[in-house]
Order: sequence, then structure tokens, then C-alpha cells
Amino acid sequence: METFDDIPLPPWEGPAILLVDLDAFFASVEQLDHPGWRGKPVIVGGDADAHGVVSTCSYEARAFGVRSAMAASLARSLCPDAIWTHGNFHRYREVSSAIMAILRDETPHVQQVSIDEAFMDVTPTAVNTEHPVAVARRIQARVAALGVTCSIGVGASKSVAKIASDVDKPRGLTVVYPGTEAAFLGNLPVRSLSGVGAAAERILHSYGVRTLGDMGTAEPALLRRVFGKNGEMMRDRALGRDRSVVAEDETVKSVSNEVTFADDLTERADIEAALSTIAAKVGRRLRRKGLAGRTVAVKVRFSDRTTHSVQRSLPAPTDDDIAFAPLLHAMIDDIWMPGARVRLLGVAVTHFDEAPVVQESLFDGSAFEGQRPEEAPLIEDETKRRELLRATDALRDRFGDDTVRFGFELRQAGNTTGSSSKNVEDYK
DNA sequence: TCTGGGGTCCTAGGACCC
DNA sequence: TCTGGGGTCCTAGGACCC
Repeated sequence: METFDDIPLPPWEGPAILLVDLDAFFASVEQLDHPGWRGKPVIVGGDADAHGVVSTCSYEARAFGVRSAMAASLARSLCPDAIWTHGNFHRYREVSSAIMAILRDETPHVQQVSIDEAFMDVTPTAVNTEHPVAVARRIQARVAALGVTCSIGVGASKSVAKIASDVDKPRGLTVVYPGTEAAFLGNLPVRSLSGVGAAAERILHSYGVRTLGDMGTAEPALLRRVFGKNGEMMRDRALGRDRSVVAEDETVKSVSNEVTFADDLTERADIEAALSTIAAKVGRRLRRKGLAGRTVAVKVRFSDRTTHSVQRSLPAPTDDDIAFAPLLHAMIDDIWMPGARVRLLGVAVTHFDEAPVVQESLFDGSAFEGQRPEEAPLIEDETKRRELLRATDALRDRFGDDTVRFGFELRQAGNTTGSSSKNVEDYK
């Protein structure tokens, strides 16, 4: 599997896919920017006192057992001396963009799947006969020159490249030559395949299916039960026969924002105020992206972590949070009752695939039928609302998101877990 | 001191229409 | 005066990914 510079590479036949994965990316950028943090445990994540989790941690922190997605409180007890930061997402986006530019310089066939991961199709052609492993080595050197490192998996398909990239980290280069997939995959646990999570693993194990080799011979009915209509596709991937192509999908399907509170919300006024604030973030991002959606959704997580959602379709697409916030206030009555303790609130807007934005008739009252009059929009004049949104957007562009707050947003200032997202808002 | 935030996709049931 | 089945839309929930 491993290849070395002084040994001639065996010839490569057929398709060649790379998966480039940046090693402990956020933590690595922090160590790049703070030389004093190099060689030390660094954790990028939320507050331990406010339901936060670990977003990324340096390899020095992993030696203490700290992992991504771990509760911050647990991480703190495992590694009390770690350097802790909430992260600088603009900076991560900047470094990521520079690296993605290197990948696109190597080939136009790049599919960025997240801020720190991308597939590349480097299949040798009549014009470009370079060996895929040579390309991978050059990419590792070019990325390292920027001050962070990456691990790369090379295979004949995306799923094999993805699994290979995970075998050796950091700075790994794992090559699965065409024809050797069965030997490489056969004894790996089912969980190593992307798309097999905790729930699927549990069911597969209960039927004695533990390895990708087992999945290759499992009953079709079992795979359908576990993976739905993708049962056969998942079997193909377990066998290394994935044929999906490297292609960028730029279509955005939803825009959302959610906040976990350090202290549960119990008062209706606080909940409505928080919803308005969250809706304002969603609306602003919609307008920045030039999107308007026909469906708005509210998500509530209670203190016992049970989660409920309500969604409502509108007569026409909207990006106007001042108009739809009152609708959100009414919608939470479907899932919230006085006395319930709210840990998380979220707002999402979806269904952008409809007709062009028509704002005029959206909030003439038809979306509020059956509701009490006081739930109707506070600012009914369409033109005034759009002017207000334009003005606040412009101020926030110039001076930052905290510059402008409406009265109803003020109650909630300060009571959140702090940002700890691995996927950065708007990084694309 | 348990468990974030931004996404995508799938399922299942009910409404509604033909 | 009883009833099927397909198609589509809507909604809620959940699995999964990084």
C-alpha cells in the first residue's frame, strides 16, 4: 500500500481519485498563527460551561484522548492544560481557499466537500500521463509550504479514496491500486464507510455484519432496511465498486442558524426575542446570497435534549426576517408550552427552487390566517421594511454583526455557548 | 460537569387531485 | 351511496457528514 520515493511506481490503470483531507485543520491554523502553541495541545471548540463541544483539536490534544465532537466539559477534564480557543473562522476560510486554489491549479476536476476536504479526479489521460501518486506527493508538498499538512487517499473510486485517506494521519499517503480493493476493504469495520453511522452500525452488528466484506454478501433486504433505497449503492461501495463522479454541486438547499443557550429559556418573551435574533441572522445570510425560500422552519431542543420542529410553507419565497419573525413566534405554539425549558432554538429557510422572488403579496395576511391579530407583522409597509433591512445590512457590512440590534433582540445578548462550528457559516 | 452548528438526504403519513 | 391507485405536495422526525 505504502509507496516510497526511491521505488518505481507500478503503472496505474483506469480512473484515479484523490481525497485530500487537511490534518486537524482548525487547530493547525491556530498553531500556524500562534508559534507559541506549536507542539502543545490546542482545542478549538465551545465553552465547557455552556454545553459546548470540541470542534477540532491538535494531535497533541488527541494524545490525551480528546476527540472532535466530544463534550467540551469532558475534554477539559481529560486535558485541563490545553490551550482553548473559539476559533477564527474567517481565517480558516482564508487558508482553505488558498489550498483549494492549489488543488484547482492541479486539475479542474475538484469537488470540495467541506472546508477541509476535497475529491480530485486525476485519472491519467493521453494529454496528462502523470502518475496519480506523483500528483498526490506534489500536492502534499505544496500544501505543506502554506504551513499546514494534509493526508491523501488514492483509489479508483471516491469511496475507496475516502477510506484510504483515513488510514494514515497526519501527513499520510495511502494508495489502493486498482484490483486490490477487496483485500484493502474486506476486513475494515462497516463504520469506516461514509454513510454508516451509529444507528446503521447497530442494526448491521445485530445481524452479524461487522466488516465491509460481510456487507458485500449481506441480504439485499437487510441493506434496504438499513439504507433505504441506497441499499445496493452501499453494497457497491463496501466492495469498492462506487462509480459516482467527482463533480461540484453548488446548489444551496437551506440556510439556517441555531443557538444553544448556556441557561435554558423559560419565558415566552425571551423565546420570541431569541427567535427574532436568529431569524435576523438567517435573513441577512439569505440576502447576502441572493436567496429567498418558500418554507420557514423552527427547531426547539428542550433541556432533556428532545428535539421538535415545525415548518410552514408560504405563498411566495421570502428573505425578509422582519416579516417572517412574527410567524415564527406563532409557530412555536405547536411545540412549546409554558413550563418547558428550552435549550436550543433554530430557524431555517428552505425551498429556494421556486419562482423568482415576489415580495408584494407575501405578507398580506394570507400566511397568518387563523392567528390572533397581534401576531401579524409589526412593520406592515413592505417598502419601509425593505429599506430598514437594507440599512441594517449595510451597517453590519461596515461595522460588524453586533452593530445593529433591534429592541427585541437585546434581551438575548450574551446568553449563548459561543461559536464552535467546524463547518463555517458562508465559507463557500 | 455530556453531547454544537450548518448542512443533506430519506422515510412515512396525510391531504388532495384525477 | 362505494371505492382504488398513482402522483404530488406538505410536514415531522431522524440519520448522517464535517
